[in-house]
This record gives sequence, C-alpha cells and structure tokens, in this order.
Amino acid sequence: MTGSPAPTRRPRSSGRATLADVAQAAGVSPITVSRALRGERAVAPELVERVQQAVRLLGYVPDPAARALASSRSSHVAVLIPLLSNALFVDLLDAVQRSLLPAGYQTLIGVTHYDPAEEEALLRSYLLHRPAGLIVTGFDRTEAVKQLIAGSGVPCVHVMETVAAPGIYSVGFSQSDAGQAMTQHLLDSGRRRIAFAAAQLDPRTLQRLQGYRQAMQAAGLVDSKLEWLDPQRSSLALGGALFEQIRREAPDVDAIFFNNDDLAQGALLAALRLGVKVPDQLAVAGFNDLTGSDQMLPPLSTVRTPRSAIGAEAARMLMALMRGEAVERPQLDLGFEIVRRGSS
Amino acid sequence: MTGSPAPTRRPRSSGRATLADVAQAAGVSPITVSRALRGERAVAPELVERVQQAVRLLGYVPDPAARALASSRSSHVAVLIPLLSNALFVDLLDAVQRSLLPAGYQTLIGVTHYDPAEEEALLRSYLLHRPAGLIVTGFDRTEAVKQLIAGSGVPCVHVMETVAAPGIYSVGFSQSDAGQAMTQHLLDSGRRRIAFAAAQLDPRTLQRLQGYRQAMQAAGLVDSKLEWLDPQRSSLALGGALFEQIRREAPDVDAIFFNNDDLAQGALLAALRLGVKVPDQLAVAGFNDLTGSDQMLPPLSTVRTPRSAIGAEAARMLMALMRGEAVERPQLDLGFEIVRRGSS
DNA sequence: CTGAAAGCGCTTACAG
DNA sequence: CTGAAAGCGCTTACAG
Repeated sequence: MTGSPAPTRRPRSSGRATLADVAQAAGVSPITVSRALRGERAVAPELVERVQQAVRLLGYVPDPAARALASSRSSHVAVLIPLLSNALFVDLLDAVQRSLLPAGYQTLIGVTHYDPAEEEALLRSYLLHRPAGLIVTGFDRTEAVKQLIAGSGVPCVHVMETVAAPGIYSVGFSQSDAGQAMTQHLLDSGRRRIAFAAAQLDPRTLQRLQGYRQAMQAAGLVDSKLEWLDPQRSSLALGGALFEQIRREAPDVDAIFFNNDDLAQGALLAALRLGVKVPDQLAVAGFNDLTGSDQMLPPLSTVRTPRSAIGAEAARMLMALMRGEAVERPQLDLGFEIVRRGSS
Repeated sequence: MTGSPAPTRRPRSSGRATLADVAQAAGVSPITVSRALRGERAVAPELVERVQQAVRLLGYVPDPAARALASSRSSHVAVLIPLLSNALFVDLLDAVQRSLLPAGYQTLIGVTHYDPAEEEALLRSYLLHRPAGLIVTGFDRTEAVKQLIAGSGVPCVHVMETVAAPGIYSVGFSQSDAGQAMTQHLLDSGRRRIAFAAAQLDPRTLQRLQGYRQAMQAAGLVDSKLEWLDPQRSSLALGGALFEQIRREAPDVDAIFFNNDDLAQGALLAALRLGVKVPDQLAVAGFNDLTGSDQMLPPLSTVRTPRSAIGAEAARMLMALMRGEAVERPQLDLGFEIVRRGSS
C-alpha cells in the first residue's frame, strides 16, 4: 500500500537507529538527545528519562565514526609499549584494558620494540586518528616527539617511571630505588662481589644499574668489572650464557643481580646444568617476579613490580584527564617489593 | 589586508589539509582526489600525478573518521584471542600487526579469556565500529554469534584451526593430528603407559586429546585413567602439581604428554625437585615450543606450532578479502613439527 | 534548559 | 574518465 513513488536513490544508511530516530521517538530535538546521552549540562530529568526510554526501545548505539568526525575525538586510547613478549607489559596492558573497556574506550596497542624511531612513527599514525587518550612507556623520547604529544592536546599518561614535571602525568615506581634495594638486600645477606647482569639496556634497565652502583658505592665495593651489559634481547638462553661467562671471567663473584627474571631463570637452569650450588656458591636475584620464578630450583629472589596496579591507575588517571577533570596527584609512585626466596 | 568582515563563527576545522584543499591545489574535483588516493578505477595517470604532488605539497593525510562515516567501514581490524598471557597468542598477534600496520590498518585486540560470552560482548562492541576486518580464534561459538559475524558482512578469518566450510576462511593446522603425532612419537620410542595431562580444556586442547586417544587406540593401549584434565588455567605451578599427582596416582606411567609447554616445564622442574629422572624413569613432552623449553633440564620435547606464520597468512588472506579479491585457498593448513629434545 | 542551523571530511550513487 | 550533489550521523557554536 505504498502509494509514494519508488525512491530514485538507494539509501546509504546502515539500517541502525540514529540519533534522529531517538529524538523523534522521544519527542525532543537531536541535540537534546546528544546532550542527554553524554551527560552534558543539566538536561531536564524528565527529558533524560524519555530519551533513555527511546534509546532502549530502539536499541540505539551511537556511531563512533560520526562522533569522532563531529567532535574531532575518537573513543580510542593508544597504548605504546616496548614489547609484547615481556610478561611485564602484558600484565600492564591487561589491567589497562580491564579499566578502559567498560568505560567505552577501545585500546590501540602499539609495539615499539624499544626503538624511538618506531615509536615516533606509531605515535604519528595514532595521532592522526585523534585518540581520546594516550599511554606511553617511560620518558625516553626526543624533544620533537615530546612536542608532538604536547601539541596534539591529547591527554597522555606515562607509565613505569615517574617524574616531577609540570603538565606531565606519570604512574610507576623508582627503578633506581628498586635496583638499589635489591643490591642492598644482597649486601645485607653477606655478599660482597655482586655482579650486575643486564640485557636490552633500555632506559629503565640503566636506572636499575644506577641504583646498583649507588648501593655498591655506599658499601665501598664498586668495581666496574662486575657489570655485564649485553644489548641483546632478554631471554632464558641469554641468561644462561651470561651466567657461564661471569663464572668463567670472574670466579670470585658471589652474587649476580639480573635485571630481568627471564635472565635469572636461565641462569638458575645453567647453574643446575653446571652443578653450581645456588645460593651456597653464588646467590642469584632477578627483577619483576615473572611467571615461573617461584617454581625455579631454588625459587628465585626478585623484585616484585606493581605493573597491574600501574595499568589500572594509569587508566583511571587518563579517564579523569579525558573527562577534563583535574588530577590532584599527577605523579603516582606505586613502589615495589623485595621478594626473598631460596636463591639468595 | 583582509578587507572581509571577521567571520561570525569560529571554524571547527582541525587545521589539517583536507581533500578539498588537495583538490584545489591539483585543480581537480574532490572526487577525483578521493579516487586517485584509493586507487579506484582508472583515473587519468596525469591527474593521479598532479594529485600526488598536491598531497605531498600539503602533507595531506586522510581523516579516518570521515572515511569511516562516509563509507561505513573503518580502517580497524579487530583481533580476538583467548589470552595475552600465553606466548602463543603474542607471537600470533605480533605477526598480524607486522603485516597489517604497513598496509594502513589499525589492530584492535580483544581478549576473551576463553569465555564465549565475553567474546560475544567484544564482538558486538567491535562490530559497532564497523571494522574493515576480523580475525577470530577457532570455531567455538554459538550459532547466534556465527550469524552475527556473517550478517555483519565484515570479512573474517579464523585462526589456529582449519575447517572446510563454504564462505569460511581459516588458517591453522590440525590440532588432533598434532596430538596424535606426539603420542605416536612417544609410542615409537617405546613408551606404553602414556598419560595425557591438560589444563584450560579449551576446544583445541580437547582436539589434541582426541589425537592422543586415536594413537593410543590404534596401539591398543587406551586407558581413560591415563587422562588428567584440569579446567584451571595453564601455568608452571599447575604443571608441577599435575606431575606430582600423576606420579602418586599412577606410578606405572612412563610418559606424560602435556597439552602446553608451560605445564611441561613446571613438570620438569618438579621432577628435578623430586629427583625423578627424565627421561629414564619417565618421558615428558609438551606442546607449542614456547620460550625456555629448549633451556630446560633436560630440554623439552614438544610440538612446534607455526603461530607466526599463521598470523602472517591470516593477515594476508584478510587483506585480500578486504580488497574484495577472491581467495583461492580459503583453508590453509600450515602443519606442525615434532621437536625431539632430551626429555623423551 | 532547549533548539535550528551549520559543519566535521570524506564517499556513494547518478549522470554524462 | 570526471564531476555536482547529497549524504554518512553525529557535535559545535550561537541564540534564546
């Protein structure tokens, strides 16, 4: 019974309910619907109720693309991390997503492979999408890239480290304090020739090295020959290789502090293979308390880092910033914990 | 020298160059620019050149939101995986991103925690964003969710398993064949009382179990008491616990096939702790060849699964689908490899 | 507290 | 092979 002439143009709409549909159903204007939905300003409570009913009735869901185009801001949060193969960052991400997803934000994950150039490229690409927010790892970037972030106007939270700087938001802990504390723990348990073995050599690893040096310095035991710094990627195999190398080149070393648990785990396995008794002949310590460290033989002493809490707090801080709220504590230090197990 | 009156409205533009700017600079219409940029139809080569020059000159980059709104299709690819804490899926993701990013696609990562309901919620959420493509893990979803995917019209590639079904695209390998092959390897090396120990109990684990049963059946050695199926999440600690339990409850077991390497690694560590000699008293085998398996004592025999290749091929297949091209082989079996090391 | 108009920056669907 | 018009579904900026 449609007496009207067939339309000349095929409609381009997706068939989903639109803001206009909701407005019509609720008997208000589209702008009022828009405002009611975003909780902006005080729309009359009665209208809000009518709008919400219409939304339910029609199963209306806002179109993210239209929203992004009109407001110059998407519902995406870009998260830049160095690596996905380090459980540390997986835990961080998991916590971030768990907070952001229920709030309606989609997470874009960028892996930088510890390469500032790669990070810059990702950042430029993501910024084109006008993300609602940004989470980046650490502070190791060029002045140009910092300007790029600041100039974009996109709220940004830095994770893993903290820094006191105006307009900079960060959630993390002091990597150097953690390095110092573990070294001190080894000193306190009577070790003297404590080696520091590190891979990757990213900024946070080097901060831990500083902490190690401070503790050794204070004890009057500094010896640069005790530092093994390998730029290769961290792995169990590399940990084993470093262990053998240190045993060979410095037989008097009585403790090794590895900058990541995978290295330390590899070292413990190498010790088993070589028949080196840990901790009797040699203490071994790691960093991060990764999966499996408590299962090793002996269980690995390590530094437990609060990456899940960092992720959750960073998400919370970012959401406040995205809502335009003031953040009372722009710099959040979540600390760390020395976990003493059998290996030290 | 602007004699014109001050504009009454503040401009809402972002300041970036737009399609219209490029069109004006190139002396063509906006549609021609749009077509030239997307490589659609044959635009006169000379015009394409002029457009490209204007693009370079102005530093033009298309606005993803506008594009998505006008075309009902974003530049996002949603990838749904069960877990981020299993290195298997991290490798898969890494490979997917490595292929998709240079092609201009952004990856949205959804973690389902092996929960179909959670997967459905994520899927509905992502589909609202009208992704350009979809990558999902396996085939374990309700008919309703399958309809949801099919009805969305979004190209979709399934990974980790393969299936022959019209309109279904998949890249993976036969989990049951892999389970069978490893069991056969243990049989071939003289083992008879071979236990199958599994956690998580996701669909692919159960397929491996089928393969195990087939091999045991063929050898006339089936015994349901040899199956230890634990719904808990896979971990080193659980592997150790399962190892102890199996030793206690079935002392005559002469080999244990764990459905994931982390379990097997935990078992090897437990064996060291308990003084059980592997492989003399007992063979141990794993699945996936994860990091560290080659470092264990003894090194772990396992099934190497081609997850990086799966990710790369799935991305390639998806890109073909997104371009509207025909895919000659909608079902790609990438196989697996038995890696024999010291533990068997 | 509410709304009419304009606009965000693209692509679609027709037409020639 | 090229283009003028319309439209995608929202929000912004004014105005009242």
